[in-house]
Amino acid sequence: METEASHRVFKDRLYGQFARIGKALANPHRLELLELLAQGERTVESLAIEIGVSMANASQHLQSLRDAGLVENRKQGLYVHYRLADESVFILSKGLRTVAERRLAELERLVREHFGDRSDPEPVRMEDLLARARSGLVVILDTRPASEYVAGHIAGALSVPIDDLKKRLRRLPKGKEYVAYCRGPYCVYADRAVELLRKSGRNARRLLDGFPEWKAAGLPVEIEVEE
Amino acid sequence: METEASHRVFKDRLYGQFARIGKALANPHRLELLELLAQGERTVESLAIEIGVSMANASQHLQSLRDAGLVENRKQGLYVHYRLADESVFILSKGLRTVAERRLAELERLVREHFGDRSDPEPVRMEDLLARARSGLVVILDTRPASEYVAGHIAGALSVPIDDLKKRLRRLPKGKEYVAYCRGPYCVYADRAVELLRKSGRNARRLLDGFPEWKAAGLPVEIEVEE
DNA sequence: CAACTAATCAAGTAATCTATAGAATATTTG
DNA sequence: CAAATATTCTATAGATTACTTGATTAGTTG
Repeated sequence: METEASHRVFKDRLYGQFARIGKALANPHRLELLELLAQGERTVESLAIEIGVSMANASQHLQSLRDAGLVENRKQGLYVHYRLADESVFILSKGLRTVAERRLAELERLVREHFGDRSDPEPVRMEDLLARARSGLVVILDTRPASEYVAGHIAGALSVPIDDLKKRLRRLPKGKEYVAYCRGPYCVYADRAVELLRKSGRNARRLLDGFPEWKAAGLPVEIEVEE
Repeated sequence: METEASHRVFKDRLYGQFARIGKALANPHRLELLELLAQGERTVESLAIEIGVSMANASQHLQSLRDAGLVENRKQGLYVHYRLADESVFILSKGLRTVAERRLAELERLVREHFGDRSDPEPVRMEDLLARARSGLVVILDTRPASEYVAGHIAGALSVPIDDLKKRLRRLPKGKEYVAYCRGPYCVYADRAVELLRKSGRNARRLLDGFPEWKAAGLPVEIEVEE
């Protein structure tokens, strides 16, 4: 017969294991790392620069994510490339964002202050974009850095990193309908692209979600093939 | 024009907000509280006793969950009742468990050691139970404490708290097929019930998931109506 | 093989988190 | 209104986490 005490020991161990995952999510830098890694694998150095911490610090955070099983890495030459360990890790971080959006009034205020009114033009939903893309009416622009496009992008999308958009604007035909996307709902690249495109008299909207959400939804993606 | 620095400030604030949720998930007791609250609302005292911590400590953890927006409370007389704030909170904690199951070898080992081989008899899946329940062939037993049954249970289930099962066994007809469920996959009540039922010569299996998963899947539930 | 570089390690300090104990508060009950 | 009770508050000590700095490791390149 199992005692009450031994049952408590089991539960403590059980929730101790679950808490390993929770602890990994308990730091803003680690959450930002997970979001960047959802775009595809990256090196420690590039992650450290992007999130604005020292390399030693980024390395430590990545290791604690690895200890919790959330990411994996591989060494290639001098560089160590990290990636999300599993699709479920993206689902988890998306779940965390969903709760934050629903429950934290301060988050909503923060986003409103930073982005202003994002409902004009109305963002496009993934299903709508899929339908329009099939009819060939719409040009899809991937505004993320080229390396992220290479690692995976919405099928049929053009790579137009936001910093290149200005000089490539002239070559984008008018009269078309544009939809820009980037890393996710809190990424600013697509908003900037839409602004530039509309100022130049083009019809443009942003995709509400980013590439990771598109991919997780099982919608068509492409990966750049190495020659 | 937005500066790089101000963009960093925004991102730091943004991920700071997300991390509020992450921090709330970073403690084993808090995760256990969330799982108990997924069964329905409960008082501080009953939660403290169940998870084996002092009332002051339980109160503090519940308050930090509330500060993160994960739970809400209401005061009734001397008692403060806490409940999950939103369906999305259960989805999040389920996502966390899924990642732990997939990624932590130690968790699998722990569960195997404690439960032994759980595949004989094979647990029933929710869809299967739904189909069998409709055909009226199966008796569904809710083995959780009565208070949790009252707060919500699988439609048509009988309340047979695990501690009462022994003395109620005689009144359960033989020749029927029984399916027992409880709080979730790591809850032991249903396993114990299945063991008792089978020892007495009855045909019994456990439901793989618990009540919260059933409810979250949108399957039919009932709530005890107060007279 | 020497110089260089990406990444990690190790140690120290500051900050944060956790549990405890005892006091304080709010509400009910006799 | 006094006693009892559920909960919260406050202060504190100990544990854990986070970031920095400088050294070390592993791999590349000339």
